[in-house]
Amino acid sequence: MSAVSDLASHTGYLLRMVSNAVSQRFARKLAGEDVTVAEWAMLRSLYGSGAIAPSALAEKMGMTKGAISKLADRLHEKGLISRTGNPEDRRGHSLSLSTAGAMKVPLLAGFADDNDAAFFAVLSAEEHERLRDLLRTLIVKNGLSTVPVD
Amino acid sequence: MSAVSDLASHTGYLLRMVSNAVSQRFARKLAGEDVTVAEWAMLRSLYGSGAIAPSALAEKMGMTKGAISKLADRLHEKGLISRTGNPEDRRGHSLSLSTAGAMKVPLLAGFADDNDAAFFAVLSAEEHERLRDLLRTLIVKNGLSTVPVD
DNA sequence: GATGTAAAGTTGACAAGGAAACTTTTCTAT
DNA sequence: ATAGAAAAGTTTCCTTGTCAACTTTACATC
Repeated sequence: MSAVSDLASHTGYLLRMVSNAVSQRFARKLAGEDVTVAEWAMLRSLYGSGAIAPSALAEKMGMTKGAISKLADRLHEKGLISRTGNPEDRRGHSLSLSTAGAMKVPLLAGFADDNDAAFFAVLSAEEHERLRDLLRTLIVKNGLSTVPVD
Repeated sequence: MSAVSDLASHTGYLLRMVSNAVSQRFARKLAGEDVTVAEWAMLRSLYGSGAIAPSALAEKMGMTKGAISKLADRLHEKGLISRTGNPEDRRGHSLSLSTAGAMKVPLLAGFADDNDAAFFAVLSAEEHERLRDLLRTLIVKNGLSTVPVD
């Protein structure tokens, strides 16, 4: 066998392809709600964490501070999150869901459930859970997120 | 249990997080070669397919025609692929690796191997293969690529 | 053979995220 | 006290990719 045939099995390549497809389909489902996939991810994280500093959120979500900053801007603009100054350290502040944001999460979570169900329906329940487990393992053991898994 | 606790297990969310991390690390490894992750993916696809029309490549790679068009521009600019006109149908043309491009693939494949090995080292060989299988299944059964799996 | 439709590519506008430079505020040593 | 280092966020620049509009060429049907 040639060195080339091994090209076929790069996991990163497969991962990128599947992830893109899932996000893309989800984006279409979210379009009517005026929320993007990235925005949903942040709302979702905030729902689980309560008030949190942008830097901590970046750690948790596996993104850079810069990306979080811009994302928070957009969500603040849309009135879905609020920013609260910290009197003890004026460098920072904290982010949390606004009332409107909190009300919207369950609806969006429903869309996410639907999307997951549709895309992963081709796997058995066991396979689906196995996939989640493997992904969680990769996240934890590669230090992609500070929180256990979320 | 609340409806909220289920937020924790959206597979699309985990997938996005892992995929971003893998691509990002790979991008850093490729930086010195003046090739991006997307460019590598295209070179890799061309290596396996021989001359192919942009639209067919889009199907195969799970990307839009527009993305392929721009990607091909960049790779052509870098001299890694060549464009060949089709006399029978002047709307289209075909893409293939240039000599320089073909020579570069094995080197890049080595980087990809290294990257895979480093990132997925936290899984056992069985787990890693299982993950690949699950991803291939998702690709095939969701019609993400025209080719069997590649 | 003219007209309408489909197909192949390209392009422009926009969203997304990383990297690095920069500002402001806080902490640490001396 | 004060200089220097570190930390928190923001902003700029750059790359990538989608979507939709558009151009060109081919095909079909009448």
